Amino acid sequence: MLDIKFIRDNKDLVKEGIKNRGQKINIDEFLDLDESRRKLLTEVEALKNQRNKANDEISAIIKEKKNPKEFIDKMKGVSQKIAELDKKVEEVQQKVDKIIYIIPNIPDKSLPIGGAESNKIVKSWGKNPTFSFNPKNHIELAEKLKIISFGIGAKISGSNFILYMGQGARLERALINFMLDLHTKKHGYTEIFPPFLVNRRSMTGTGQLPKLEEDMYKLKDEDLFLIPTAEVPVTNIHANETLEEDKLPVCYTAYSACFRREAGSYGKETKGLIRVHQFNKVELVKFVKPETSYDELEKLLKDAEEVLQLLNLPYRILMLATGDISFAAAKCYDIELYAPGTDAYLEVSSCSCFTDFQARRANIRYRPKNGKPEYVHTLNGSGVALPRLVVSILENYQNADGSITVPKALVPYMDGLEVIK
RNA sequence: GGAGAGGUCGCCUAGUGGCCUAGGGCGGCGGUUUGCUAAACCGCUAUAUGGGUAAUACCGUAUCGAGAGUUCAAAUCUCUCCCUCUCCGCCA
Repeated sequence: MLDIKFIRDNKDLVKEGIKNRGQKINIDEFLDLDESRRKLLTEVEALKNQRNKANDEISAIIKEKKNPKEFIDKMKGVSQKIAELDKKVEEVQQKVDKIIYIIPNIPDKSLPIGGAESNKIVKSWGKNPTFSFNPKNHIELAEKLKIISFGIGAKISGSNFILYMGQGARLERALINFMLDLHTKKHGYTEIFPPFLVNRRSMTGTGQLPKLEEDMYKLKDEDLFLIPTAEVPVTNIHANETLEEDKLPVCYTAYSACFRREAGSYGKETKGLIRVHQFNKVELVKFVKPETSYDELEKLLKDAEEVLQLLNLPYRILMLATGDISFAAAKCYDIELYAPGTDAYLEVSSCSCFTDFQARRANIRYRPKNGKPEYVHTLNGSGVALPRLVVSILENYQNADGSITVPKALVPYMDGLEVIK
């Protein structure tokens, strides 16, 4: 969330940010609420001061073994008034909170203004493959090779659940290990294996709640949610902590399964591996000093890109426009892999800088040398998401006979297997 | 799941209704002393928030795991919840 004082002092900037996102939130009304909150606070705090002083006097009277009845009777009324005002403050505070938790982050100045159509392609890498035959899509390829079953997934769980088997399951495991090794050994991230169920507080800390509750799987008997991304547990590792300055940046990479209800998104895009309820992902998360956050975003993007470069898959990078970035992000790059069988670019990674937006919610700070604690900046990005990566591998590395050449970098992770057939 | 013990300032700990404005120790920071180090001594030591200021200063308020209650007054009493530890049960 944004700092309420910042909103007060930068009203126009906040309004502009919301407008550029194509959203509508009445900031003036919000600030009026805030003003009445502060007025009430001043009032009730003056009364509390009076009460505290009276307490000292009552203590003194008791010590002198006199009867403080007169004072006590007087304070009864004051305490009652305090209780009433406290209640009012609480009510206003709740209204303020309700709004401040849904005010989005302010998009960085570098972003193109507009909706998804304004996203800017900032880089293309690799060459789209050419085939001497008609390339098949991943569904056809996977079913024929019996490495992924869409039908069995649907039978045991429901539509848009998938099951990997044989070399498909092996490929999935190989990719996870390959990516984790790259990020830990070469890029210096610390590996995390987080819980896949988290509490409401954690979901709120990273910004999924309260806005997106209907997109989450939620347990019926306990206030726990299945994580939609490892970002949630991993970012919350340091919730309510003050980190030492010389420990920054803190960089974590985590494998997790991710669970998304994807309510309301049906149709063409949901076929096959493109949009599923449960998928695997290797995530990158950073906690950094504020002045370094945009440089760190570029580095994080490079770390994710290297996965695709080592696998030799063609991709492009989009800088998302103000209307297309997520609620908590100030800046975001999407990496899209080309899939020749589907003939589409598929998003496999979103690398975002959240500035202090998540840190303020989750209360993650650091102590600058000789200074007061400040909020860190948080970043994260997929490094990368598996299903669409698999789509791209199958479709880019397919042969005329329907077999799949294993990308060189993966061969050691596949026990030396060079072709899936 | 059951029984017990706990959760107080960065860490350890004192505190069973008003002398708590949370005391002491450790650590940390600054100073005195000193050829240098150490020791000793002195001082400081959190966070949030409201007011105030050019900015400091300053003045309030809140915070003893979280929330609710009792009371003029709660770290302290009552209730609910969370977490940690020990033991028992169950179990991959």
